[in-house]
Amino acid sequence: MFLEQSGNRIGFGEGFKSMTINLKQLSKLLKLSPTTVSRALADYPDVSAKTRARVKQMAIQQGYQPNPVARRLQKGKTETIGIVITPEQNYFSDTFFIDLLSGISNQITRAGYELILGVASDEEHEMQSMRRMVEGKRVDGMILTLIREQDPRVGYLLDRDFPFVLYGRTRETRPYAFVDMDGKQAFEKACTYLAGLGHRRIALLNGEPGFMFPVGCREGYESGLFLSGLELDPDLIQEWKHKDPSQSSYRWTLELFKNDNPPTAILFQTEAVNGIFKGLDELNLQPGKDVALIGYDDLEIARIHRPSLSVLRPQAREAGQRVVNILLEVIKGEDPGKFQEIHQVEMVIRETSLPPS
Amino acid sequence: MFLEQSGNRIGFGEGFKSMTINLKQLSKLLKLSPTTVSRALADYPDVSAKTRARVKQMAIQQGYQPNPVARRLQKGKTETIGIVITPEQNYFSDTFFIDLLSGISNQITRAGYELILGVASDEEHEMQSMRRMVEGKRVDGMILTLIREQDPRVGYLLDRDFPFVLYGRTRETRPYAFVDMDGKQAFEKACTYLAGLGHRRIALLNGEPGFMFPVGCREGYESGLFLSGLELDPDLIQEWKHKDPSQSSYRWTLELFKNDNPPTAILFQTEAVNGIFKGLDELNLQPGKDVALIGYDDLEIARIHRPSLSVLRPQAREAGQRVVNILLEVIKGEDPGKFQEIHQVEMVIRETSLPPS
DNA sequence: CACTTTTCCCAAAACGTTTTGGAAAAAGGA
DNA sequence: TCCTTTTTCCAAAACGTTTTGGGAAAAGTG
Repeated sequence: MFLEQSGNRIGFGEGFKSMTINLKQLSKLLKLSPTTVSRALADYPDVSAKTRARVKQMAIQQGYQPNPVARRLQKGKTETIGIVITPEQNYFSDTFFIDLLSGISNQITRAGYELILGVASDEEHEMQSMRRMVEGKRVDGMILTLIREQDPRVGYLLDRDFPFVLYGRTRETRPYAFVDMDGKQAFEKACTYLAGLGHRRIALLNGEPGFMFPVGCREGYESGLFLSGLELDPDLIQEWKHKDPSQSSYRWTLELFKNDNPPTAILFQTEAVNGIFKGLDELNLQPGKDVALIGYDDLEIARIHRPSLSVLRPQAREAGQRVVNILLEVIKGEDPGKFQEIHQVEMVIRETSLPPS
Repeated sequence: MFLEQSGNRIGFGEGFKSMTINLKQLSKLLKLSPTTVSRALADYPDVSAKTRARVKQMAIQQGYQPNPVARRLQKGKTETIGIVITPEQNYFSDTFFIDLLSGISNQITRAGYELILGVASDEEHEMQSMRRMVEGKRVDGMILTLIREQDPRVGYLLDRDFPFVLYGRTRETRPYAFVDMDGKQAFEKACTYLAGLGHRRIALLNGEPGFMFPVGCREGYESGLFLSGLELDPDLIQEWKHKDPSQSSYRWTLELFKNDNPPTAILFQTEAVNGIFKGLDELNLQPGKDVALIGYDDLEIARIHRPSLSVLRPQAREAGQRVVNILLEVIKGEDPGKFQEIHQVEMVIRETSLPPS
């Protein structure tokens, strides 16, 4: 019995295919035309309730599912949206990004769409991967993340009126759709909070220049200082590199406390926290006690560290869902300029945000 | 001028589509039949060198790219392969997984295929996402990662003869294709290395039970002890949880050194290193100096920590590429049983693997 | 009953490729 | 020159849907 089966093995790619049922076969079973069956399943009003029920039941019983490829061809849509990630930039290892991706993926599935993923090693391959998707007619729309101040991808997509949504913002005068976190408001809030506790020397370790997000963070930081009547000291501001956040933050932390008037608090992206912890440890400074810390992003390390890290927590999952919903609207033909959302960021106070000692 | 453009905006989804050229249009331009153009581009021998050249030139000039959806329908293939990830299990934040994904993605692109991604929150949704891909005829093959000892996904796919490749292994008697890292050999190597340095008490912090990978690690550990003439002490072995590797490893580390005869070395998965560092720090033990450490996976933390962490380094990128190449063969109809690869794991000696003090 | 409207269904076309099965033209062989 | 072979091309079918444009039967309407 099993021996006979093994004869099939050779061409089992075809073997599997035969397990599946067709619209034509299903309509034959029902003694109806393919048209009617298709329309019944799509809940068209011009098929009687009785046959509709009969069709649906048979479809379930036979496990019929319309072939998505055929549907896509007929509909002229790929029912697919694309995203390209760049692991080199270390962005990807953030749990926040996984949350974003999770929200994106679930919402896409709910819409019956597919998410195709490109992995690019650098800016050039990132563009290349996107062009393959767009010009190769492989997607109906693109999701962009990790946006730069001058981002060639945005111009490229705008030039050819191709649907897309940014997670983030860029410097571009033409209208486009985006969902962004309010980094400015977040850092302003953190800064005024610390100032309210009595901190007078607050340092900022910002993200890599060239990207858009750190711009808002800095604005919020400066605005927070101003609102609290504190002066800006350039010595207290530094940027780290995507490639190696911990290393650069470590060195900067050591540098920072050579200052005659060292800070009593640091704002930063949680991604860079390991370097800061290491630096403080080497200086015999206790996080939270000797130096207050607030990070942006609620990574695992923030929760498990003792003392646990106060953070600014963006709702990445929700943002991912919004990005998809907006993109689907834009694909439908809605004006992208209508969709520009800036989401509030919550502040979670834990153990590293005490008053100065 | 811009106002006029805004009139187009409404239906710009269609607007984009018209920018692209068709096989029929291209053949009209060339005064040839679609058949000939198609065959010329596919390098069939029954079209003259001259017209082939002419066709190809025109195709490039006009930026013609065959519509993948139409091709897929005709060919009866989706030219797509699927993967489902489960961020909850924390697996995803490993840079090693990004490397794997990077190798997978690049090789898939090279083959002209697409990678579609599902994100599932738990085991149930993982299965659901896979079934959607398989039964919905959305993919030609599946890639499975994070394999459990008893893995329902494998049985499911085997039952319906659907092409798939595992990154990892499972307990299953029927033949199937996989690429796995030789965790046994790796841990054996690390263990004998430490024993060779003079360590007599070597602890193992293993991955979560239920998954397949820790099984090999433990085998290698035991084998390494045996080869070095050391005895197995159950008190020196523990497992951590995927959900919270750092927390569980932290507690275990504290526990470990309450032992009358505490270990002088620890083997573990690098993912869990933060907890170990924290535990050792609390016990005033210096990593590398008081306790030798070797982790599995070369994460960023391993390189930047001072002292830097000795690790076992799997070549995830290469493995990803192999997984794809094998899957493509299996999709073609090759016998999956032919493709069972176990890759060697390299040991990188850094600063945390000194002789006992 | 005759006419109009509504309900319910379907044949054919279309989406953009690739493959099948020739057929015409050119080249080769006697 | 006539027949055979090779070269070069193409019309039509096929992939599995959805949409278009009716058409027949049933139900209202007077």
